[in-house]
Amino acid sequence: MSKQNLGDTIIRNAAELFRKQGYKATSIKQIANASDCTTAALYYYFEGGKAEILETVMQRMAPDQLLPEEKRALPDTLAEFFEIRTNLMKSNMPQLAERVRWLLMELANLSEEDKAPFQRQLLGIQAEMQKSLGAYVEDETLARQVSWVMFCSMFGYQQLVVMMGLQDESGLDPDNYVEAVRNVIFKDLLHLEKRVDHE
Amino acid sequence: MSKQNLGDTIIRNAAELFRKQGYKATSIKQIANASDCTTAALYYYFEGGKAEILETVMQRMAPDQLLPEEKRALPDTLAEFFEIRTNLMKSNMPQLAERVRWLLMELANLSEEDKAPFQRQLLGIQAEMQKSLGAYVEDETLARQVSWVMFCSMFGYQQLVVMMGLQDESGLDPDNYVEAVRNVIFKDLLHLEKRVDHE
DNA sequence: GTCTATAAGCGGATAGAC
DNA sequence: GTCTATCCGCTTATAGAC
Repeated sequence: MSKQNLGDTIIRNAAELFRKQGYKATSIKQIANASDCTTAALYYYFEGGKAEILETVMQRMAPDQLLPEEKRALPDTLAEFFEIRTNLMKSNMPQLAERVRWLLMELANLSEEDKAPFQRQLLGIQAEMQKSLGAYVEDETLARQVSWVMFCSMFGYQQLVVMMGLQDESGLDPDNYVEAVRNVIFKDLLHLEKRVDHE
Repeated sequence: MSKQNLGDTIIRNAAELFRKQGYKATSIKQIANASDCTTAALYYYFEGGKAEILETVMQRMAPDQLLPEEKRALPDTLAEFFEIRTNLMKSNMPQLAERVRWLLMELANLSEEDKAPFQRQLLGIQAEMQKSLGAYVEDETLARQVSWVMFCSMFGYQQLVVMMGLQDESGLDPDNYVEAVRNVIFKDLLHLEKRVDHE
């Protein structure tokens, strides 16, 4: 938590600047100023310059640790499951939305190869959701469809409403939206209990 | 359709470059090259330079004419309505997703005042959808919730799946996704017919 | 209207002092 | 390890010729 070494400080500051302004719009001078050093010092820690700084930041911005292990347990009813997962989302909301927005922005400039790990992580989130839903929902196709619509819908809410600033005008705060999702997507499923049939 | 005046050509080319690379990453030299003129010529048409070019492009990128007037008619059943609207979305898909992504990118750098017209347009799209749904769905709250979840979900699909390149890996093409939305969000509503009670 | 030429400055990057 | 000094290239922007 303390100052740590300069290399770490550089990455933390770069991450914030990249997130706020984008990679291209951030100069190494800005990163140096924020880190209380000169641009030359950046090159001591990151020979590859700005590009290597981005690479390092990318690794820390990865969306893989989005869901803490202890939160992946499956409660007895889908209603509880829905509660836990949406609360997790709500509590991470502004920061999560910002990170996701940044990823969406910068991914466009990456090669297919560099994109791949991020894509795999995103697909992993959906897969985990689908698998969890499968513990309650018998119909596999339905579990898949619900998980995707849920995933896209939450992603859309974050970017469209939160990041584009529609929240105030629409009065659609996270609680309202989760309520809408519960009512529209999950209404017929919430009574379902955990299945123990196979496995 | 023809060459028109240079000012128009500049804006069209700038719009394409901004959309592909972002505002900051596009130089006026690139715009000039694409428009077969020099940077000095840009300043003849846009004294304000790059910033004024952006302003002009912004006006043309506005999402207000997204839904042609003739498509706003309400068919007899919600099933038909769903069909027409989702087909419209599918047929516009790659271009629409790109424009929306650009808007999301650049909006972050705008002042609250400059953002306002875009926000109003987006809210208008949702409002129109809610109003249309209201012609079939009696419960006003439900119409509102469905329209928002639908809007966010479609937005999310565009950006998450289409723009972030998850389509191939997930096998979730637009047809699949619309099918999922139909099954998950609209399943209990599709039998509804147009109400003529009030009005 | 559109060009050439050029000013002024910022960006990324490096060499060498300490 | 970190700084000063500096290089080069590119960008925005303008003045003045045609």
